Amino acid sequence: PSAIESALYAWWEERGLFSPEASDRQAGGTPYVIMMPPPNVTAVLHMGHGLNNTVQDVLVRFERMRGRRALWLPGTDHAGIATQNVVERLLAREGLTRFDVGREAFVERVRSHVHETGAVILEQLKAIGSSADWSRTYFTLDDDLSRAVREAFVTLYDEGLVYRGHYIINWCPRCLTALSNEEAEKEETDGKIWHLRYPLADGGGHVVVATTRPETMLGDTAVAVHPDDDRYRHLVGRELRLPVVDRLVPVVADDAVDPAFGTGAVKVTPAHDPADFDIGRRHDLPTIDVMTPEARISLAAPDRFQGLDRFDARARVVAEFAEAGLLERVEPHRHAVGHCYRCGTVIEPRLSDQWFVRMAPLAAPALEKYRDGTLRFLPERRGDDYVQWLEGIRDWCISRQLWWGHRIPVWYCQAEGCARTTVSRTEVDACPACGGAVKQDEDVLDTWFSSWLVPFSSLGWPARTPDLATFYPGHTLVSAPEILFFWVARMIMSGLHFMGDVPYTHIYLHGTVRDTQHRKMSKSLGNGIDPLEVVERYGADALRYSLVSGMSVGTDVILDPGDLEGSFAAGRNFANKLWNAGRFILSNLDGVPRPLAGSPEAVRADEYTLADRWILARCDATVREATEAYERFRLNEAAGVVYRFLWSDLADWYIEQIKPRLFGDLSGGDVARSVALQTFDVALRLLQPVMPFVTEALWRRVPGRPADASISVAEWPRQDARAEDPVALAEFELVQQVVGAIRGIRAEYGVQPGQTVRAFVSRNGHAPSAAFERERGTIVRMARLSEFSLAGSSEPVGAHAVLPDGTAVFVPLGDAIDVGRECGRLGTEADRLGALLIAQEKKLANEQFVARAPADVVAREREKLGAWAEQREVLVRKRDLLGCR
RNA sequence: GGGCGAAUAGCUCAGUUGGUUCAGAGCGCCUGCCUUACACGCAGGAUGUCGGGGGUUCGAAUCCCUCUUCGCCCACCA
Repeated sequence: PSAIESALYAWWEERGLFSPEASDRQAGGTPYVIMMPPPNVTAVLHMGHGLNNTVQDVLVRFERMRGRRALWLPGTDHAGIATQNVVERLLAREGLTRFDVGREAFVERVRSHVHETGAVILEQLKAIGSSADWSRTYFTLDDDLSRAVREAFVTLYDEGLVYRGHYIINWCPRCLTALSNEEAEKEETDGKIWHLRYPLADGGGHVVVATTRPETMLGDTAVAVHPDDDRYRHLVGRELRLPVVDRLVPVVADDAVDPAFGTGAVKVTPAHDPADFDIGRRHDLPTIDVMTPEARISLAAPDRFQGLDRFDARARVVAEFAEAGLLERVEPHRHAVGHCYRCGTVIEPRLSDQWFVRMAPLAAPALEKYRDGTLRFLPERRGDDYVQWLEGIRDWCISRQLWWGHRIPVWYCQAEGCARTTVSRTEVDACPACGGAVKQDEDVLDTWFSSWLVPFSSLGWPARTPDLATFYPGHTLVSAPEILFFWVARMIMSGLHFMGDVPYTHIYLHGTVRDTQHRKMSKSLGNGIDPLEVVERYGADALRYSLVSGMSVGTDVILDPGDLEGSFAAGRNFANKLWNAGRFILSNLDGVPRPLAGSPEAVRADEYTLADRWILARCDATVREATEAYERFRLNEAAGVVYRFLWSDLADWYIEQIKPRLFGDLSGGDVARSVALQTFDVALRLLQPVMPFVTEALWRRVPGRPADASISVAEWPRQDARAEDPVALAEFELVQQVVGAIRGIRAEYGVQPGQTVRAFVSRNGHAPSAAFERERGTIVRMARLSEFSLAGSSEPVGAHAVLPDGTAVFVPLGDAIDVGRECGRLGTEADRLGALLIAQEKKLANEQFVARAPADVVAREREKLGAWAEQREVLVRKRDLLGCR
């Protein structure tokens, strides 16, 4: 593979085969568009990319051959937090932070880093054969896409759907930025719940509150109870003296409190908990922010706590409660804790000013498009996730306290007394109200705020470009399920809002690549497989085939990092088989073969042997089955269907069948060449989407092919109703069965491969099938016979077999036969059939069955009974002949 | 806590609306073969309570219930 793959890829690119125009054979028919999930600029290819892009490539190559204008649009994502973290780590090696180098210099630094590494992953995608239209590659921070981001932001602002608010958001104390709800990954964690006593200010007892984060009590400004809770009704309105901080806080009554949980009394920390924040607002409570952005204790807390890390502060608060005798008890408590999706740090809910998108109005039409059947999920059950998320959607926090990204297009007037905020598509130099100096918002937008626009921003929006008119909306979105909410669902919302239509109708969510212990492959676990190493060793085709054949719609792909060869043997072996079958057929061609139709010298129907008719019929069935499988996204099935045709039918039987015709003095060699080449050509084309390299290399070697022809844009094989030939299928199957039976006997009795045997077939009351005579040569050759007779035999000593249609097969083995053993073998077989017969008779005697089962099923069952009876009869007679007792 | 999915050969998985000899494929394993396309191959072979239990049906790997185990998504009960 390494000798041909990169050269072929270069040739495809050179020829511009991946542009939609190259495949347009339908003169302006509906284009087929897939948006590639843009990899992060700093990413290097892993198996997840391999799977994702293989699936997309298979689909786009399939549609390309079908003659649709096929566009697979690639790009890269600036990946705000991820990329900034990478460069910050590089700076850290020099002992610097981003604050040391300053915003402008830092952004420049990121930009040049990205410039160096940005294209690496795209080059790697080429190595696995990805046929994206690289001439259209975008980057989310390009000028065009930045314009789209501003357009979207300002439009939503004008519509009242973007607003600035003072709320509790998810804060990552390591990345020092706000995160959206989706970016805070909930993880079940074994923690503790502390029961703390808060004494009443006027003495006379205490209230016990339960908390999982004791350190936040430093910022408590109330204790809340349910208004109907009799245990606490008398305390509402009274004051408690907060231990440790020695502050008076009121007891308030609020419906949000669940009397059944914990003690029924909740400490209220409006600055550090979203629920508490709401309670605080309802009761006009002060907010005391006791933490710095780094999640250390702030100056708002007592001196001895200031500067302590939150978890150290937790221990100290608990210790002080214990010392004062106010720690009632500690219990283990399992609960979900948010973690930063980029660095894994525990999220701290934090009160701050952020920008939000109001999501409910955007979610409604997106839900409608699912309910009315416009959107189709594969697997279907993923639609449930989509609905559940949209129904419970909360506003999207889109501002990030980062430097790498699209700066928020909002300017604040700095002039005394002028509080004007300007939201603008273009740069603002002076306050439009007072002419005073302005300052742009320091924050950047969530990376996903640019990603959710790419189905149209990558095509030129907001400009009305020809590309936008042609390629929006697209058709399929192929994605990992992890980014269903981050990206896929949001694109649907933005598409509906800004373009008035969904960006795609089919959402294919593939599985995850895992190791044999079902752990997700990851760098940190060290259980990854490098796709490029696989390409280098076994070829991109082997990688692709192995991935595709090992998955069905939406299921995970399990690979063994400890057994690279085993994991990819299926693909490697098949690519090799294909190559060798191709070499055989092509090297035996003897010029351009006769056509099968459409010309005076075309092969006539009466020139076909049974085997020819059989392989043509099998080929036709394969076209039908493979096409249907691709259409239904059942890629493993499509690959499997062609695999079996090529290997089991074409290579194992047909190629073996035609050898005498090609080499010997048997006639019909020209027909065999034509049929072999034709069916092989069809198989190559059916396989091109999955194995583009080896199929291209072979296809181009066919004599008479124009020098610039490529299988990538060759016509998809058409099903030909005339090739349907159930008779040939059934008859050749008998040939296969008789060969199989004789081979079985040979193996059973240890007949040496070089030694020929004689074989006789006969049938009770009927003549043996004419197929045996038609393919006599095939049977003689493939079963290695010295004699093949349709007249039966009177010789008693030999091995017997019986075919499903009742044909008896007899192989006299002379002295080699062990009569006792053969009797045993026949007896076992007869007994097996006998048992089947009894069960079958019982079944047919069952009036319920005969009455209720469909007539065709009953008829079929009756036929089976007859066939088995005949088979058994033959065996019993053979036993008699052998003198078995 | 709410929702969803999976369990089939030693491993990874097919089995498409219940009905052909339906219990399968690939890898691995066993036996014999370097048969002039391919040993990454050829021929033959072994291996299963279709997770357990119950039910529906003339008939269940397939539909229903339940249990067990595993996985995924969602969740401001402190």
